[in-house]
Amino acid sequence: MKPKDDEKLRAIAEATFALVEQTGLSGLTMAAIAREAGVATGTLYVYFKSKEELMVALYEQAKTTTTASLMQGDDPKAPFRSRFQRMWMNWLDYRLAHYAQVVFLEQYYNSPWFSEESRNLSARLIKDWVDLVESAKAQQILKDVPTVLLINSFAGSVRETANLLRSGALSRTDKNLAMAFGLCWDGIKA
Amino acid sequence: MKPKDDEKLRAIAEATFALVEQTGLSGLTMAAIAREAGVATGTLYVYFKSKEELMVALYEQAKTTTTASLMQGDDPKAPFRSRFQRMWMNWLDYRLAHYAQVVFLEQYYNSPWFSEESRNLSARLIKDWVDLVESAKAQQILKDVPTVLLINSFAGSVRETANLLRSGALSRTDKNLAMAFGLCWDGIKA
Amino acid sequence: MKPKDDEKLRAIAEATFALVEQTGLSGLTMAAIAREAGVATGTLYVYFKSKEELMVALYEQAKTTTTASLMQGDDPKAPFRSRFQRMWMNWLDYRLAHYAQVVFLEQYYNSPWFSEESRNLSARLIKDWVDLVESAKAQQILKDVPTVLLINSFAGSVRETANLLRSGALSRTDKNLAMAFGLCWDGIKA
Amino acid sequence: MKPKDDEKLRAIAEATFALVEQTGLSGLTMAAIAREAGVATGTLYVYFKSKEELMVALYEQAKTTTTASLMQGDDPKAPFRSRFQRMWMNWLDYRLAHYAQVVFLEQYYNSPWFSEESRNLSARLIKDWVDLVESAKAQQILKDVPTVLLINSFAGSVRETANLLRSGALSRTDKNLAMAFGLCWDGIKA
DNA sequence: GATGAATGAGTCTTCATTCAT
DNA sequence: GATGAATGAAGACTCATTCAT
Repeated sequence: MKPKDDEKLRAIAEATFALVEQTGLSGLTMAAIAREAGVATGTLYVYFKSKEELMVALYEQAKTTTTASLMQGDDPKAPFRSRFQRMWMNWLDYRLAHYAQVVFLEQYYNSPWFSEESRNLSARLIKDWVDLVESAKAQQILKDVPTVLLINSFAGSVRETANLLRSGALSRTDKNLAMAFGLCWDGIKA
Repeated sequence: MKPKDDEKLRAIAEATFALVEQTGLSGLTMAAIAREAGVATGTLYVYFKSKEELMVALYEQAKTTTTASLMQGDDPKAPFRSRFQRMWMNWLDYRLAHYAQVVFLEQYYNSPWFSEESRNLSARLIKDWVDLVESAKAQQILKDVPTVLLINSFAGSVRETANLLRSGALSRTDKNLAMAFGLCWDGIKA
Repeated sequence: MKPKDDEKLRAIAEATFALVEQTGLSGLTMAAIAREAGVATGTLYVYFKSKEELMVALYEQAKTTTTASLMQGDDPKAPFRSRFQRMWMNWLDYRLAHYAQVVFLEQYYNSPWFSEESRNLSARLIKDWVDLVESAKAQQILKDVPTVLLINSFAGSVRETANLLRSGALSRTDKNLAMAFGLCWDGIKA
Repeated sequence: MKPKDDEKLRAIAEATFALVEQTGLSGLTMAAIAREAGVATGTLYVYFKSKEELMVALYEQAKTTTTASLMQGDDPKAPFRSRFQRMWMNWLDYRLAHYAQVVFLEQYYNSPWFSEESRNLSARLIKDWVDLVESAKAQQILKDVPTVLLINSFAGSVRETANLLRSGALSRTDKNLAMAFGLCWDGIKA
């Protein structure tokens, strides 16, 4: 008996992300995914019951790993500014290294596959992050404004910076990164 | 494009934006656009040679009007902070009032239709805005960092705030809006 | 504007019946129907929303015309035996002339498409026929046994005779037909 | 066919008959047969080289046992009417007890798998039965009409009666059965 | 110009069959 | 022999586009 092949699963995921990066969800076909992953179309259906299930599963995977990257290596004893900068960098790096996943996620939000369930997952995943921001707010490190404002400001900053670096409009130098984080931090710090 | 009937043209554009808001570019079909616009499929081809041409035309329209909204009512003699706040509000309001167009634009960036040409249009349209930001920078009103950083920070702030208001995570009060702009301004001001 | 084409509808129906006669419902594909009918596959979906709807519509058509043939030309004033023989002949002729429809119907009864609704149609259509049989029974022309028994005996006789004629096991002579009807009539007459 | 495991072979046959009873040959898939039989798809190919071979083998099995049931317990010394009634009952009981096989057979006749070979088998199997009918005819017990007419009349009667009992349109009482056979016998007896 | 039926290439999905384990 | 993952051709259905009216 031949067991399901983890390697194949990874190939399918990677193929999908790569294709979405190239032309978005619009043109994404099962045939193209299979070709890119080096398997037969039928094989996709061994691993996923339908295109929808494939999309949802990849969303969950991408969302989970992306979010997980955020707090990686966080040192609770370090000063807040350093911690936030570290996370800002974490996220930036992850976005750049896994740009395909990022594009996938952003396209997914306005797609026929996005559902309430998808929204819930998102909320669950950033729980720790929210707690941290609120604790910083309580200690008057961050401005006393609604938490969502702080979080989205932070996320937006990473997003925009990543886009600039990717498009080449901004070169990746320590100075530029520091500046970019500075804009963010000066905005949210108390 | 033969502007035989302006009303029909508008109906087509509106129908397309509305549909994209609902389920993204993925499921968008000419048949659905025609139905939503109240015309026959064949009629679409009277106004646009192909789906691609329709998409590109709508992109240009949405991009142009969206950008135009930014500097509306700008008073060159007012203090910079007020001017920027005014523009920030302009843009926010436009995003909320024409959310469908916004979704269309964001989906368009990673679609099979996005091209170099599209990118150029974008650059051309924000020329005035870039000039204004650079002039503010020269007068040491804004930080001395690459212009793109300032612009994207500003744009990102509007974007994230609009999303929060739309999702209901943040209620639209003067105070909240002031706070949101505050995060942005504190980040970019010198 | 091009209106839906009745001729095309007929071609689709005929093509379907012809194919089912050849190889049964098993191998029946939309592509084959389209090819046989001389239209594009897509055209089938202009006339029928799905394969299921096509099947159901053809069932209703075949069932209706088949049943209608039974009492055609019936003369209520003629003696019962003549009337029944006439109908027996009617039905036999119809079965032979429209054999493809007959095969379709018989296959349809044990297919994924047969439903309660289908069963109801059947009952509705033979109402007059049931009445006639019961009236003959009341006048002691036919045996005093459950009506369904008389009806099925009659139907079975037509069915089996038609099969014999078609297969060539029995040649179509007046004498043979008279004999065949005789077996039926001797069985059901009082 | 390698009769490695008789139990498995029976499970496959039974599974197939059961599935065909439910939705006919149309939806019948090897995967479904395997699932219903409790084996892996690959296993089916250990016992049958292809789907076609499976179908043909099951046809032969069903046809053989069905026909065999007819003359079971026939007493050549009993009066003809009793003998025929006994066989009529035999067949009726078999049809009801093995309805799935009956459906299979009837669907098979108009399927892509029915062949000349299949037809020959049929003829060979009912040889004895034909002889009996002809001997009865010679002794002027049955009408002097073509044998096929007598045989089909008999078979049709069983068929129709079984359908009525199965559908519940006729309840299974001794009286009803006697009536049903009566219709048949009165038709064919000399 | 406006319509919507017609087209057939292309989409998702299934399925008989094979093959590595 | 038994398994079920893997295959890719084929099936139902869709859709951008054309064309007769």
